[in-house]
Amino acid sequence: MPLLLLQLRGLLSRKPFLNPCFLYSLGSAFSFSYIPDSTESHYDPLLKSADGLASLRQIHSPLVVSGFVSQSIHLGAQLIAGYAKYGEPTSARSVFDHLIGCGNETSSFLWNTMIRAYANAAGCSYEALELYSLMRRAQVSPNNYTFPFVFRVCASSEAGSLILLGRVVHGEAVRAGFDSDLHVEAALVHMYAKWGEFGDARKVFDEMPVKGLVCWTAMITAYEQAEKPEEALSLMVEMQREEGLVPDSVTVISVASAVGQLAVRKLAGSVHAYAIRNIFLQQIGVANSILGMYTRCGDAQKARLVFEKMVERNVISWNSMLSGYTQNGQASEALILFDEMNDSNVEANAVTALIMVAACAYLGSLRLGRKFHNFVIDRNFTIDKNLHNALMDMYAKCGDLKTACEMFNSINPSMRDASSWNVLISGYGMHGHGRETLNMFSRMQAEGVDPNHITFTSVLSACSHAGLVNEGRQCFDEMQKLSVAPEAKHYACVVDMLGRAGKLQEAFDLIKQMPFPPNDAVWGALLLACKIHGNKELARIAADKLFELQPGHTGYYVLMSNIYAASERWGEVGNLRQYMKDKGMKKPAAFSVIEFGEEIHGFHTADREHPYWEEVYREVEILAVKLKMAGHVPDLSCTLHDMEEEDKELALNLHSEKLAVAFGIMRTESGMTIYLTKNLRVCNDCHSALKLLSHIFDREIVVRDGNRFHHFQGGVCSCNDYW
DNA sequence: CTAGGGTTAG
Repeated sequence: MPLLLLQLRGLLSRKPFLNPCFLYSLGSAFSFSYIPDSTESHYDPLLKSADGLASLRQIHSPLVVSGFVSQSIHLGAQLIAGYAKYGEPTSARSVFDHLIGCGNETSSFLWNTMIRAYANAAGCSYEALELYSLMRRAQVSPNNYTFPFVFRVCASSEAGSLILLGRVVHGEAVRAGFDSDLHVEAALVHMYAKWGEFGDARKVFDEMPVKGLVCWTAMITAYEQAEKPEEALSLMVEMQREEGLVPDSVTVISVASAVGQLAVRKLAGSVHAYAIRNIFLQQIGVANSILGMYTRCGDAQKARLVFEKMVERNVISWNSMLSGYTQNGQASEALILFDEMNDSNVEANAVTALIMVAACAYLGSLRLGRKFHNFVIDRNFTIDKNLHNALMDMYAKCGDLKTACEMFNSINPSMRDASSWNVLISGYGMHGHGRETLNMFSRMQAEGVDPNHITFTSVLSACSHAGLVNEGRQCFDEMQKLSVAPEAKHYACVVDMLGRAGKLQEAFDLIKQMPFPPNDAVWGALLLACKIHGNKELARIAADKLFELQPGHTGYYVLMSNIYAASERWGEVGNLRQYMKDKGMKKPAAFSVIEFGEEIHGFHTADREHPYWEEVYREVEILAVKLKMAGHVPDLSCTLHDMEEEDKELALNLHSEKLAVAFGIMRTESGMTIYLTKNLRVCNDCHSALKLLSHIFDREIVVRDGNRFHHFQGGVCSCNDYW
């Protein structure tokens, strides 16, 4: 027994934390010489502890030199698996070929190992399948180990549809008598389900006399992946009725995902409880999926609770939480959390950047958006198509259409797909540039890019903002010609467009003709139009539907009560307000954000928390006087009705956008453009006040409200009072 | 001595 190996083994047994590979390389470095031992057991621990390609190669070479690799298929198999693990399938194959050439060609075990190596390595599906057919040609019988590998390759999506081949191999498995093996069957279920062949998957599944947990989970996951969450969950219930079958952590992950798709909070709670009871939540994967389930159920608070309790967090945990906040309208929470992430031991990646860029787009903060753009550049993240589009979208949504266009132009024309066009098309639309939108829309088609459902939503909404009714109608017809099926959101845009233009009856007729039940967006558009044009009869119809569809949505109640107020139906107004009070509904708080230089300031309605609120209130008074002198008549209908006239005027002056603009006028140099973002739509009074202010102070004021952009300049607004 | 089910960020 060579001395070095003795030492190695001794060290290994006593100090398992010392990596024998390290010692081994030490040995080669100091040119210790030894005669290779002829038992496998000396190499076995070395191979087992190899922790990288380099150490694997170091062990491999003496094995070759000694000719030992030819003698042991066991060690050879370890080398094959090792090389495959470190992304070297070619090296794995040469070991395999060598062993086969040394008289091991009939060993199923070796063939299996090599097929598995290919199946595990990325992009080697073809090689795996080729090897399987070579195996058969060499008259080596595939066994219960072979088939699962092959089916897994057939299930992988990288190599086109391999389902046909999978069926053939399925037949071979049946003929070889391995079709009732638990592992083979699970792999079959998985393969068929991956390709959407639920009939075949179910057939294999249903015909299994004994189904293990793995098979059930495979089937449940299949439904979940095919976005059939109800089927997934009912299958899980069915499974639990079987003796001794209990969901494990893998099952829980799939079930959590299915519940997330359904977005049912109650179910989310029970999955969470189950995971806690079984101590699955300590596993990062389970915790991440529970977290994601909550954010998809719209419960960012619960998600945060899970996040806080996690023993370990990876970049997916952070990104899920960040995106959860953004998706649930709490983008500012995402910004705060991002700072915490920077202080943590987890590095942000390009996906993090994308989420943060989307958060800035949501907030409408150009300054922060630029900050994240620089972040992307500083970190050298690759800007793929998605990130590029997200950045463009952010610039468009933050009012910087120029940069958005530059980014669009920087894309190689042949690389522009529907989503690149969509960003600009919706960008123009939000700014009320109807003609430019239509222009881009035809350019897109001229360049051979097919518009999709998002394109049409953007174009229709642009037509609505710009009052281009005929063009909008045409576009709606066109989409059906191009066989893009109109969805509720498209109808909502058209109803909005017709309604704003005063064609209420046409809008209502369109709703009645819809091939599926109208949703809240459609009725909401009609209700808004009714408010603009003072039609309380149609409004009542729309409102009744809305109260039924979205009983908790405060905005519709407010809108309806405003409509009643406008026609002085105070009794009805009182009823609605009482109802809202009883149900504990509150009007969503208006909020405006203004940005200049390095500063960002937010104001609520009648804000007294802002550090300079007293100065701002004084400035607002001054502005009110100037406005009156310029002929502004306060539109008292924009306030609650049960106030004294004087209080109404005061209340109007304290609208969040007026506070923000007053602050902007106070704090920025004359002539500087004022940028602000508001979460709700601008009211009539603020709209006309802002127009006048832009004239009085000769300043451009850019406002992004809950619906679109308004550019106030020289006393007029880019929306032509049409919003 | 090899094996079956894995979501979650975009």
